[in-house]
Amino acid sequence: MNYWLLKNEPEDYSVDDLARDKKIVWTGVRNYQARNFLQAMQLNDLAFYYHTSNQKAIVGTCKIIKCAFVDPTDESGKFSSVEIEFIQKFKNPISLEQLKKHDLMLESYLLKQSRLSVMPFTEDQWNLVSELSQE
DNA sequence: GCCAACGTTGGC
DNA sequence: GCCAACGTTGGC
Repeated sequence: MNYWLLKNEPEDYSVDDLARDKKIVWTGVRNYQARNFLQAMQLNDLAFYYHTSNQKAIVGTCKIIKCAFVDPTDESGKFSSVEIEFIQKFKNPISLEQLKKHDLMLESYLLKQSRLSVMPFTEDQWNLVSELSQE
């Protein structure tokens, strides 16, 4: 079991859109580091859903229901997609500001490499955020 | 709107 | 293969 975080702009496709659609093919990643992470995802891995832009918060969870395949929107065939399924939307999103208060998160890709749109989470980081979401 | 941090591209 | 110039992303 691996843990991940997927970023998107809520104006583009929000966690509410995912809750409505239930499933979506995650397309449009055009960064090799992010692609490599997509390719490392395994069936039933869990991922947080993060909103950039105005909100900047972890807003819910989803899971990987189809492993990496060629991104159907990529004509070059170099990049990958996975398919994800909605699990839950947090009642209380965990803001970036809130995450920064935790040393564990200061070491995360989310804070260290803010431009990355697909990134792994350690189990400790996953558990911390999960706990915060229940407060 | 600005800027830091990366990525990418193209000239050499 | 290096690096300058440019483009993109995301936080502030």
